[in-house]
Amino acid sequence: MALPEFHAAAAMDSGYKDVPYCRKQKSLGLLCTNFLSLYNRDGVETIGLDDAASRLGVERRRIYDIVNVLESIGILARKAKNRYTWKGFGAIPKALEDLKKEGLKENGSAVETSCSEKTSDDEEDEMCSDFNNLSQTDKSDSNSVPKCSLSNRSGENRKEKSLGLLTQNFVKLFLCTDMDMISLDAAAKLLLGDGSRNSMNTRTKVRRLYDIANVLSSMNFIEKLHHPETRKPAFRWLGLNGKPDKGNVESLVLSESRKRVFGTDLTNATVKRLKVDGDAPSFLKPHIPIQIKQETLDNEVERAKTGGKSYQFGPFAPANEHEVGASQDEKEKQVIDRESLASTYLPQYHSQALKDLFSHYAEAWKSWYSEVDGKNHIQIIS
DNA sequence: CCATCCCGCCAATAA
DNA sequence: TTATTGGCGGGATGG
Repeated sequence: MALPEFHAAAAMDSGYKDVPYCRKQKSLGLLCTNFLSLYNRDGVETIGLDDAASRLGVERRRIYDIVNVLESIGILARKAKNRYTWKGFGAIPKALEDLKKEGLKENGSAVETSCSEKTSDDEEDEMCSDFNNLSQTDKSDSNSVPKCSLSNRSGENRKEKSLGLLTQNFVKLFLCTDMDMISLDAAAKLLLGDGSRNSMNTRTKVRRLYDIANVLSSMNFIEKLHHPETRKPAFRWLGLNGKPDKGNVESLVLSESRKRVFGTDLTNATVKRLKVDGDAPSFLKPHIPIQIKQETLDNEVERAKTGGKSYQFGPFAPANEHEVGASQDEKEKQVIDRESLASTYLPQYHSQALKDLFSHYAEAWKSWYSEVDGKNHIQIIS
C-alpha cells in the first residue's frame, strides 16, 4: 500500500504553461456538481469513497466534505466503511421536513422577530436561539449530567462540530426562522452554541459555512446575493425549487444563476497550488493522469431541456446509451485505482453529462413537487 | 484592502 | 497497531 505512486510526476508542470492554477476549478461546489453528475444515474446504489476520489481526481479529504453535507440533506447515507448508499434527490423533501420539525421543536417556538421593520432589516443580530445539538447517540447513559456539555471530556463535542450537523443547523435556520437572507457570519455567530464572543471561533465557523454554502449553492438550494441596502453578501434559501411564487413557469430550473460557472473541465485535480517552495516532491498521491480531453466547448451550461420535457420521469431518466461501468461496483475495493487510473477514466461525459444532469434535476424537482405538493410543504417566510 | 475558501496537517475514531 | 474520518486554520486567491 502506501504510495504506489506513478511519480511520473504526471501533473506538475514540466514545461507546460497550462493553467497556472485557477482556484475555481477546485471548489467544493464544482466538485459537488461533478460528484452528482457522476453518481446520479440509474443503477447507482452504492458509492465507494476511493472510487469517488479517483474518478473525480481529488484527495480523499475532499470527498468527506462533500459526502458529509450530502448526507445531512438526505441524498446519501453511510452504509459502511468506505461506502455510502445513494438515496437520491427524492429523499430530500422528507429530510427537510424532518429538519424543520426538529428545529421547531428544539427551540421553544421562537415565533418571529417582530421587531419593527428596521429600515432595510439586517439579518441576524441578537436573538439567542441556539440550535444546538439534536442527537444524543448515547444510549447506555449511566447517569449523565443533564447539564449542557461544557466539560465534555472530548466526547460528543467533536460531533457537535461536524460539517454535517453544521449543515443541518444552517438549513434549519432558513426553514425555521422567518429571516430569509442570512449572512454567513451572522449564521456563524448564531449557530455558535451561543457564546461565540471569540473572533477566532467565528472565523473558523465561517470558513465551514463557506464550504457548506458552496455545495448547497451548486445544487441551487441557496443562492448568494448581495443585500440590497447593505453591500453585505448573504444567502437566500431557494428550497426545492429555484424560485416558486406565482405559478410563473419561467425557469422551473435554475434560471440563469450559476454563479460558479462549471468550468470547461469536469474534473478537478491536476495542478496543485504550488507550495511556497519552488520544487516540490509531489508524489503524495497517484493523482490523475492528465488525460482530460479539454474539449473547448460546453460553456452554455444550462442548455438542455428546450422548454419541453424530453425525458419521461422514472426516478431518473436513464442516461440513454452506453455503459458507465458502474456495474461492478459492489465487491471490489480499490483495485481499480492503479489500472484504471493509468487508462482513461474520468471525462466521458462532458457536455452530454451536463445536459443529462440538468434534465435529471428538472425531473427530480418535479417529482418532489408531487410529493409535497398541495400539502403544507416547506415554505418559509412570506 | 478583505471576502472567499483550498490545502493538507494531524488528531479523534474505527477496524 | 494501522486505516478512516474529518476538525481546523494558515495563507493563497480573486475581486
